[in-house]
Amino acid sequence: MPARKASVSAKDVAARAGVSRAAVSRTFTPGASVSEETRSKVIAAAEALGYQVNHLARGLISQKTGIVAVVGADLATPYRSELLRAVTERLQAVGRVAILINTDRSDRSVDMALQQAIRYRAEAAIVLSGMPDKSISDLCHRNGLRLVLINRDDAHSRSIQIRLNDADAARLALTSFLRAGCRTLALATSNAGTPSLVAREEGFFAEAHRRGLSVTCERFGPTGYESGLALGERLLVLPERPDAIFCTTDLIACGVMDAARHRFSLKIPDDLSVIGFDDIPQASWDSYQLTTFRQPIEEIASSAVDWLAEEDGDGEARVIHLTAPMSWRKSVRGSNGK
Amino acid sequence: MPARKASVSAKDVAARAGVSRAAVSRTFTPGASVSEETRSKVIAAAEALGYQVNHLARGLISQKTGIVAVVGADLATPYRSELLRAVTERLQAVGRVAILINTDRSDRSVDMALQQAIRYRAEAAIVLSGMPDKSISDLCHRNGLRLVLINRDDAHSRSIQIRLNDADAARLALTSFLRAGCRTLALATSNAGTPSLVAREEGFFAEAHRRGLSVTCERFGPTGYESGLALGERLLVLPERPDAIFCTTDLIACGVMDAARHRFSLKIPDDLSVIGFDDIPQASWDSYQLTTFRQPIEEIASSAVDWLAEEDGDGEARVIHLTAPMSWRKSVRGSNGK
DNA sequence: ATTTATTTTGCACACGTGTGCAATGTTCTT
DNA sequence: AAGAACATTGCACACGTGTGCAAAATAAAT
Repeated sequence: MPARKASVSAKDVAARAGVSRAAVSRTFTPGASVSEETRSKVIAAAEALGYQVNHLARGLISQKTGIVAVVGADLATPYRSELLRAVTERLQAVGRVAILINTDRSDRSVDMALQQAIRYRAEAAIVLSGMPDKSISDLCHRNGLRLVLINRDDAHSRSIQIRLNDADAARLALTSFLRAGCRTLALATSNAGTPSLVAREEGFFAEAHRRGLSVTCERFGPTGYESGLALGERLLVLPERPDAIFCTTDLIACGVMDAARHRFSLKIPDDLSVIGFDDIPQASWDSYQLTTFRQPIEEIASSAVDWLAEEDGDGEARVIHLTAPMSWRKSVRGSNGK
Repeated sequence: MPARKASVSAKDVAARAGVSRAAVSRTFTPGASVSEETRSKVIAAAEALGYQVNHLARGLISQKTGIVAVVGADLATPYRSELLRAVTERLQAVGRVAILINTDRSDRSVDMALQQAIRYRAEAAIVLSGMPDKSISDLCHRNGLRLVLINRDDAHSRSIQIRLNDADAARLALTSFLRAGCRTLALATSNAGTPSLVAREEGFFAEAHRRGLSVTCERFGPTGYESGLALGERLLVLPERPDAIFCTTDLIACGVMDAARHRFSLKIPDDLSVIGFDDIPQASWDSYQLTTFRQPIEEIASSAVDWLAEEDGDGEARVIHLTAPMSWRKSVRGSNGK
């Protein structure tokens, strides 16, 4: 028994169709020269045999693998999973395929992920979280792997970054609180130290400082609902109980709201105003109706994918700025859905 | 200028280390015979050049690509995204890499996804939703692509399926309602017609029929929170208002609960008991405290990945049954967290 | 009916890797 | 010290594909 072949190749199709293997290759290569007759013979044979072009071999020879790596942590989180969906959908739309690499929060694991991307000769890597080390960034450059950094600090060569106006949004959050008549401001965030979280935090503080206001700030745990609960319990027990809390993330905001309602019997927005960030699906649920800033998910995805689809090589470092518009709901006093 | 090479190859490393290319290959192939001396020379050269083994070429020659395709729709949904995370994490742990293929709900798009998986010579495809056509299933078989079907109807050759005891769980939901003293039972589901949803529905009806009880059933829209809202509004307006609603999904349950509370001013569980399915993160949030059935996500993932990692070829059709244990919280009358 | 222009086709090479085979170098046994 | 057992190394082939090049076939022009 002649060692069952794993899959059917162009040679098999060529043999069955009675043509050369090159003819098969040309049939499946857009823009190649094949007569209508042989093409149909080839297609018939391919159909009968169940032939599918081997993209690995194709990528090997043409240097275009069609593979794009998507790298990130906490991919099961509402915002992240939406972003992941948007990115992969768009990648598929331009004929690419996404390989998904989970990381934990450490930068080291991002480095490992990028090395994996290089091994599969990905054309680009879209980094959703974590910051690759400079040496790894160079490694990517040397191996022709282009980088798309979303909400990261600073970029290196042959990569773009996509940034949000986090600080501006935070400023707007503060002024919205003031306009609603809030007096005792607080800020709740995780201690993940992500660039976007830090930017929001700093923006809020900067605006407060500019107006000579003080803000009590509480930091706790990872970025998630449970941390929000804990943050709420810490903030709402203070002698000067805040009447406005800016949460750097919607998940945290949901936790804070639940703590306020179910553990302090406070009414939102009457007793407490809350503003979040991301506009995750839960923010619009009846139980929350959270005023927040909408992540421009589709714009982020299309910016990333368009760049790596069009720019065919000599793309120099670039920064794309996007804005997160405010989404008014009912968690801020006075403004009933604006 | 000599057409800048895209990436560094084993030949480059060999030249720099002063050894043959085969030595380089052996250095990076576990279990191959290389002297400690040449190994260190090779590693040094590889380090200096930033060499990474080309897994595409390796896969081409060894027929082991290390690629596994994950195929599914609604991947941004809480349950699905958790499952996706668990699966990809485990795949990485056994040295595989996941390519992610988004589909819409149509079976046709699943077929397209599987063809894509074949083109990249994936070793296996894990199908989270949708049912591949028989002809495509054969195509996969012929091309050596093994199939893992999660919560699907029936399997073909060289594939396993992973199933849940959906019907049993639904039965248990009904008896739990009765034990809590509920009298007017209802069922809320989407009209997606997914096998798991149908199984839960049928299980609930079967048990009701066995006991001579009647159940009012409402079906609406896609599987999601908004549908839950609509379903709640339809059910709670009935002359014989239900005092117990089994929702085939937690997202639907959240919608139903919000409709009950905010649009009918009902108290849960005093006026209405609710049971869901999936145990998504939101189910344990303070605002919901939803009694539900926990998807054995880690078990599903490990079953799938272990199978395709160990079984090295002649795996015959197999079915794995897993159970979704009940997770008692506070959305059912009487049983305060059990 | 030639000549010329154009399209189609097959051959052969290249991509980057793993590995059998034979040759060479090294260690062990008696 | 000599032979045997063994580890190491390089050569060369294979994997499945795209494509330049020249030959062949076809169409167009005169």
